[in-house]
Amino acid sequence: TWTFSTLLHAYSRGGNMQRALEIFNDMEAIGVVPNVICFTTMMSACQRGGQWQQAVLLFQKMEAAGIEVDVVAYNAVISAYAKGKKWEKAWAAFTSMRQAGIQPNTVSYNALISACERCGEVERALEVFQSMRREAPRTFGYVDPSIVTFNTLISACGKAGMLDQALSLRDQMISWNKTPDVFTMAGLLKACERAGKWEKAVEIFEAFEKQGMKPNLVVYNSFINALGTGEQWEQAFGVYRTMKEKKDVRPDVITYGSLMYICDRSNNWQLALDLDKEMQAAGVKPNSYVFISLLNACERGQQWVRALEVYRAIQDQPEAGQ
RNA sequence: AAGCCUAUAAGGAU
Repeated sequence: TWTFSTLLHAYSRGGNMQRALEIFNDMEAIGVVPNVICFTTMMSACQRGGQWQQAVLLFQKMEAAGIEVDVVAYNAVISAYAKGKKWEKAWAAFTSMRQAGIQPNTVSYNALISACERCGEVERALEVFQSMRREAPRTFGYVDPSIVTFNTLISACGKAGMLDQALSLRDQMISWNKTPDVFTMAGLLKACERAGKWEKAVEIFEAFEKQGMKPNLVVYNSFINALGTGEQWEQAFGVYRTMKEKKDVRPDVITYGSLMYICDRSNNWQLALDLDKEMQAAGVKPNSYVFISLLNACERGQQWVRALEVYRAIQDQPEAGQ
């Protein structure tokens, strides 16, 4: 059983859900009975493969098989519902965990907060956080908010454009001795973007760097988006240039998608075509986000011939036609 | 600890 769960975990981490499923099925054929750990590992593999419903089915199968379901397994099913944006289901799973006499831990709360976050239910997420804080003193650290708790809440506020609330959570986080990280950064930048405060994004980004923290790819991309939404076209491209100079970050297809969208909105088809060349030179494969903004930029600039050329290039790039 | 939790882009449809 130990051998199988280790194998499953390896394939799960490698993103090979198919292979993990085969192994899981082989177990039963060989007569090895999967335990809770094998089941939760398999659930995790399904989630990585975007198959959250499969993960839920596995959980139900496990219960039906009379296997003792533990906290980690419950956490995995809450997380599966979070991935599927089913916060009510996640909530129900959290409740039934208690009814089964299992004490939720920090990860259980985080998974539930994440479900609310994905559904845009900020108030609900904050409510869950309140109960977490109420329960924390009685549980000897078992449900203490973690850095993930704060980051998830900040992200929820960010999506809703609740900048002040997001900043207040960052301060609370620091008072709990959690150091803001790149996830925190991305959430705060999103909050600035949604609140229409690009200046604040600049301020936060600079303060972050001044404290010796290294922005990663997602942080740079979020920063570009905050500037783009604020119509700070030049600055956004300035960030892109900075990225190219860094050794540890490389613009990706999301970076180019965001920048291409900026070209479109700023009515700059020439820049869009230049950017397209740069992207090719950088070896980044365009996707439909990039192509659509590029086509829109050509359309806006009434560059019909160029648009047709781009269109032909798409035909040669079949995997981008999602 | 063999398993669980967090962040980034466009148009269309819903």
